Amino acid sequence: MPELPDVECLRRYVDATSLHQTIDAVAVDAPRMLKDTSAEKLRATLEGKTFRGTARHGKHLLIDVADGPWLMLHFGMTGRLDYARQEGEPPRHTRLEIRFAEGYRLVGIWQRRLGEIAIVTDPASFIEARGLGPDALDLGLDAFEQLFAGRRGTIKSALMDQRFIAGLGNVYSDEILFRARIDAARQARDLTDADLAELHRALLHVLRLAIERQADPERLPDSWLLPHRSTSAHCPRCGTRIEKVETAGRAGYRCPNCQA
DNA sequence: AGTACCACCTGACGGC
DNA sequence: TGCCGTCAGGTGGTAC
Repeated sequence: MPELPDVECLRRYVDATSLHQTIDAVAVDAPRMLKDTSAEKLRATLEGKTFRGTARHGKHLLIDVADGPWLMLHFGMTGRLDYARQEGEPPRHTRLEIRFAEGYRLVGIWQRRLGEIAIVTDPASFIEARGLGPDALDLGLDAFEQLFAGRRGTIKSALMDQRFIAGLGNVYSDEILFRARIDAARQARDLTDADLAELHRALLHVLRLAIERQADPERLPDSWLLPHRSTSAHCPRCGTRIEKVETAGRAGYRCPNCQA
């Protein structure tokens, strides 16, 4: 699930639970998820240190190691975190376990091993090296419009391109387009200033509200597309049957009546 | 430059 | 019950 709102919630979770405790053990059970590092290097980097803060850019969570580099986590399609006392077995699919001296542990759980664990120097150099676009929540309307000048391809592929804007995936890009009443298949270059303004408003509204509701699908308004992502569902605005549209092998959903 | 497709992983679900 | 294809909210590489 992890798109920007989910990762922002995970960031706040780490802030609320895992700062300022001495790390006394680190275990990794997914060598392929380690990017440019090794389990050994990760242990050497973290053990004996503390986390002192967090940052997020798009779907990437960055954790500041006091007197050290940053730990970067990417959650792929199924990643999440869990903080609890060290007792019993960690949850199924735990791939990363960080034990704190005070008796608690923070674990990373990835059912599928699609995700990433890395050590990076700092957020700015990481963003630069990855070529990530600006974080979706950092874009003012002017910057948003600037970004679209000369952009080719469909609006949906632009929204989902992490080098263009960081943070949106399949579900939230559909949600934003639904709110703005814009068809995902439209060419980005054909959007008018009014379309872009509407899209920008929808983007901020959807992301902010999703974060406020802890990115929990159960708590999102029924007026959103998200609870109706199925071809047996109907548009919460006009009742038209929701349509499934394949784009680049991904299943998108839209209301064929509302979105033009 | 954009798009299509495959690969990377694992599990759930529906059809036969 | 069991096997099999399909699908799931991500990303990167490659081939047009």
